[in-house]
Parts: sequence; C-alpha cells; structure tokens
Amino acid sequence: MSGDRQKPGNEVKKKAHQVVTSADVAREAGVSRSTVSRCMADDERISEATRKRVQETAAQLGYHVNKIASSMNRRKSDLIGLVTSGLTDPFRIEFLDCLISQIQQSGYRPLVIDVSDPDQMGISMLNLLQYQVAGVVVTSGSPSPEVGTHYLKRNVPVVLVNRAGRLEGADVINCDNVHGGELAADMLLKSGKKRLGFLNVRGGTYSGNVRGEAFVSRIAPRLADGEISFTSLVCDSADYDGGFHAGLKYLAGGESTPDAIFCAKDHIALGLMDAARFELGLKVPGDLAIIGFDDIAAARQGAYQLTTVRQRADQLAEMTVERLRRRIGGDELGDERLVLPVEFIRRQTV
Amino acid sequence: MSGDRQKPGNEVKKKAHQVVTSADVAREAGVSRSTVSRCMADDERISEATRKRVQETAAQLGYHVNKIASSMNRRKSDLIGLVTSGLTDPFRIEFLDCLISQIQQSGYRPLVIDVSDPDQMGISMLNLLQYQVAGVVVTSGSPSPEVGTHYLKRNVPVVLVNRAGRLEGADVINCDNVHGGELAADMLLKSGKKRLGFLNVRGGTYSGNVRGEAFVSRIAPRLADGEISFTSLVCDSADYDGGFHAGLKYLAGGESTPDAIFCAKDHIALGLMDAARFELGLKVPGDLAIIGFDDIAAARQGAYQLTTVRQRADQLAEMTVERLRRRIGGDELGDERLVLPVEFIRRQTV
DNA sequence: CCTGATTGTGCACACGTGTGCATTCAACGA
DNA sequence: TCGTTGAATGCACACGTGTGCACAATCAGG
Repeated sequence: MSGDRQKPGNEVKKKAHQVVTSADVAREAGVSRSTVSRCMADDERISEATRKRVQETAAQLGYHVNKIASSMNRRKSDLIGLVTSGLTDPFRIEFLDCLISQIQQSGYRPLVIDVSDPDQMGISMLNLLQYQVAGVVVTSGSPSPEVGTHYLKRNVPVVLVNRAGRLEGADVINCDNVHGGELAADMLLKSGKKRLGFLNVRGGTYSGNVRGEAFVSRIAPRLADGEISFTSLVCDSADYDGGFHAGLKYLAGGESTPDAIFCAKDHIALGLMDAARFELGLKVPGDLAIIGFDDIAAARQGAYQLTTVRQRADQLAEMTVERLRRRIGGDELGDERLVLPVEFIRRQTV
Repeated sequence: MSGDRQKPGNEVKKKAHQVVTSADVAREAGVSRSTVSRCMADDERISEATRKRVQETAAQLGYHVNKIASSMNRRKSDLIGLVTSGLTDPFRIEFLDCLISQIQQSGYRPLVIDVSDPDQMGISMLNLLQYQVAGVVVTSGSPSPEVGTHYLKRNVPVVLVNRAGRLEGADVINCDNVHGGELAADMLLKSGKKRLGFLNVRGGTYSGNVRGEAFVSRIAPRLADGEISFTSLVCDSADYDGGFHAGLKYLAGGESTPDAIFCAKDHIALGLMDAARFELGLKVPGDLAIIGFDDIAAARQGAYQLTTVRQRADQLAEMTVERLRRRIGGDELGDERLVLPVEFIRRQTV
C-alpha cells in the first residue's frame, strides 16, 4: 500500500508540516501514487468511484499538483515566454493584454522577459529555454539565427509578432502594413492637402518602414505630376515625446511646412498633434491633417479623435495563440508569414 | 568517470539529438556531475582550473542548466508571481513595468497571472503555488485569509501593493493616500473655487476611498463655515470613459455644478477633462479646476498638463522587490504596512 | 468450469539537478 | 616515516511527478 521504493520502518521520519504530496493523498485514500496522478489528470481509465474519492481526499488534504515536478517529468512546462521591451508602447501593451488573457485561457502561463537592452536578446532567449517553455512570443527585437537553431533543436515554437525577421522554424505575424500605408495615402490624396509628410523614428522600425514605403509608392504618380510634394520626417523616439518634439521642429512655419502628416504609429501622432495645437496654435485638421497607425485607446479619446489605421490587438493575439497551440500540439507546420487585415478609421484629424 | 547509477553497457542507447545535460558535460570534461553542478553555480570549493575547463566545455556543448530540474531539487523556483487584472490601468502598467524590470535585475522572473474575474482570485493564487514561486506581488483584488494561510505554511512571501487587505504574513505597501488627499484639498481651497467635488468609481476602490475621505475631512472646517460646498460624484468605470461620461452627467450646467473636482485617479481625470473641454465647452481651469492622482505619463502630455498628486511607480517597485528579497533571503520580518510618500505636482488644471 | 476480453491499479523507472558526506591527494610538521 | 590538515572532487540520495507495462479482477460466452 505504501509508495514504491520506500524503505519500511521510517514512516514518519520527515519534518512535520511538510508540503502535501501525491504520496500523502495515495496513503490517505488507500491507493497507489499512480492512481492519484491519473485521477488528478482526469485519466479515463480510472473508475468513477475511485476518482471521486481520490479527488475529495486531495481537496481535503489541500493537495495541488507540483507543476515543477510535472514539467520535469514531461520535459516541457506550460509556460510561454513573452519577450518584450518595457511596458511603454501603448499598442504593444494592448496586444500583451489580449495575449496574456488568451494564453491563460488556453491553460498556459505567461513568463515575461524584458529585453530593453538588445544585446541581451540572445542570452535572454536562451535563458527562457532553461525554463522548458512550451513556446515563445517575440514582440521586440530580433532573435539571431543561432538562437533560432537552439529552439529548432528543442522543437520549441517561436512566433514573431510585427517583426522583420524570417527565423527558421518560426512563424511571423504582421498586420497588413502595406495596405495600411496605402489607405493612409489614399485618404490624404483625397483630402486636398498638398505638402505630405511621413513621420517615423530615426533609423526606422521594420513596421514603420514598410508603412512609409507603401505610402510613398502610392502617392508616387501624383508626386511625379508635381501636384503634391513629399517630405520624410524623423523623430528621436518612437513615442509621444518624439512626436511632440518633431512637431516643434517641423511645423515651425515656412513655405514647405507639411500640411498633412502620416505617422508611423498613433503614439507619435498624439505628440505631434499636441505640439501643433497647443504649442504652435495650428488647427487640426484645418492647418494640419494627421493620420496615425494602430488605433490605440487614446486615439479614440475626445482630446484626440485621431484618424488612423486600425490593427486589432485581440485578433493578433488570437492568431498568435492559435499558431502556438497547433505547433505545441505537434502539428508539423512549415514556417509561415501571416498577415492581419487592417481597417481605416476615419475620425477628425483629416 | 561515467555518471552515477549508470548501468554500464548502454552508453549510446538514447535518442540522437537529445538535450545536452550536465552528465554530458561531465563526461566530456572528465569530471563528475557534481563538479559540473558546482562549476555552474560558481561554488568556491572548485579549483580555478577545473571550473574554467568545465565552463568552457559547457559553453562548447551548448549546455544550460535546467531550471525546472533545479527548482524541483531546491523546492523553490526563481519565479515571482504577479497578480494583476488586465493591462488597462495606466498607473498599474507603469508600476508593473518598473516591477518586471527590477525583478529581472534581481535574478528572478515574473510569472504574470490575470485575475480579471475576482472569483478566480483564490484559485489563481493557489495555482501560482503549484509553480513553487519564490514570492508573489498582488496588484489587484484581495486574497482571502485562507489563501494567506497556504502561503504562510509554505513560507512564500506575499506583498500587497495599493490594496486594502491586511493579510497575515504579508506586507502591505500603499502610497500616502491620506496626505495626497489633503494636498489636493489644500490646493483647491487656496484656488478660490467654491463648489468642490470628489469623483470616484461607483462602489469605490480602497485607495480612492481613502483619498476621498482625507480630502473631505480636510475641507470639513470650511464646509462647516458654509464658505464652500461639496458633492460626492460617481462614475461607472475607473477609467477614461468613466470620467468622460461623468463629465457629461455632472457638468451639464445648473447652479450647483462643481467648479473644482478632485479625481480618485488621473485616468478618470483625463476623461472628465475632455468632456468638459470638448463636449461642454468649459475652460479648464477657468470654469473647472481638476486635480488627479498618480501622475501617469499622459498627465504630463501637452494636451492635458494635469495638476496631480504623484506617486512614483519606480519607488513603489523598489520597495516591493526589496521587501520580497529580504523575506526570500530568510529574514524573519513581521508583517508591515509601508507607506510611500507622495508629492504635489502643479501644472495647469487648477 | 474454462478461455479470452475488458477494466482498473500497482510497480518500477526516468526526468536533471543540488548537496551532505566520504574519499582522495598533496603538503606539511614532527 | 607517519599522522594531521586542508583542499578538491566523487558517490549516492532526494526532490515529486507521469507512464509503459504487468497484473488482478470481473465478466461474457461457450
């Protein structure tokens, strides 16, 4: 009746208020440890009667499966690594919010890791592997191919979200940056504005660059006609302050000052808008039309009512989790490049 | 030379591209598994020469300590549970940002768990225990005393941040809500406004209630004199939209409409402000003075320039982690109730 | 009553690590 | 030469679980 490999005679040698283990439940319920394990996992081969009895005993003793030991045995945990860099970018936060919720709903747990220092990317991703994660979602930075092979060898799925990389063995999910850029271009062309601009962070991000390029190639014909002009604008940081200072710099006046700006992301657009309205006294959209990208919560607020291109964080999260689950489930999928449709949201800044 | 408990003869029986384990490193470096373990942990009793050799071998073979196995052996992981409810509240996000960064810097990893459904609180906290977490930070909800005893029994430290509860065996950290409320009151009294209000979410949160009560008791003398009036205002959700709709409701006009409102938190204040300015055409602070609480990033933005009471997220995180570390380190500390000082930030809404 | 099938449980092993204790070895003083 | 000391390392066990396989029990059918 007692557990296996237990030398007889030293029954109560352990410390008193030890953590309750499956062996305790087994002893109390008069079954073997195996049966307890099977009951907790709702194994079908266990009779209804014993299952109920064991589960009651477990509850009574306050027994909970030790997930660490379980993970060790199965050589895989139910942790999913979330690679991000800080919680400052509004859209990424919204995405993480949806993602965490959905991961949890699927029976997994998110293990967050911050890679604000890009040099740490590789180390951190390998570190994650130490936890036997079931999968990883990368929302910032680009893992090196070398890291990729480590994951490939361990058969741990990786999903890159809104990233450039084409990592071997990893899925890449992007919103439709190209179409988004085109939608913005179409809108500004229709608006009658003449001096167009595209504002992105210095150096550019992958997403931002694609959006900008699509924008430019869409307006190219009219540019060639000389009907409109275009300027590429740059800010120092991809956030509110960056947009704000860019506004001060580019909108100070002069003949070539843009009268319509497409921003690489909403957060930048908000800063730009505030600089224009409150620092420079410009009317939006009268003096300056603005289009953003993402449709973050603040864009909907009364203070902004920003016209923008929406990518839905919840759908992005859904695709991510669905992809992870299938790969974890054993589906042998080829690397794929998935695209999330975007939608133009017309508000009051153009 | 070979590892312990290894029956001779079945050297290469395992699957080919197996994960590299400490035994592999041991074999390759010609030492025992124990030595490998000690080398990876930088144990002092290992000679410089072998340590170097082993570590090089490990690197060459691509060996990484299996944290799950390690946690299993030590009966404690380096995970720290973060209990939150969604990533929507701006101040909580800022706090989590700091917290995650500091947790990581201390050599731990944050395991996030979402308890948007308060009924799930208990289950989720017990679930966390399954992962042998080293500690837990609660930023939302209130764990039941029963959950507390489980943690106490397992000797896993818990820190409640900006929560009401006085949990046995747990530290509670709050910002100085009382002083904050008083500062806001002092400011509004000095401003010359006569019809004061306090806006909080329906039902109230612990923090909000304390702030409001302190505010009221501070203005009580002047209230008794009849110099001023006070109204308690309520919104349906503790966020931007809640504040926005409350603004529409309470500021529609009439003799008793407040001309100065202290909001339980910045996020509400922003919505209120937008409703006042853009929907009702009120001047801020001319027609309506507004004071918030938290000093979130948006409060600093040009569109708002919100006067508020600042609690510093980074310091809050610092206190939290410091407290956790000491308890994890074995310090036997009594339950404590720590208070983070606040600071009045004067901007342009009063 | 016997045989084969079906159902429910138990045994024993494996997962990969940390660590107390024993052991080896060299150095050293007497 | 021998006993003592200290440093460096190996041995063996424990951590708590999942699961393949074997085994017992029950039952249907002949």
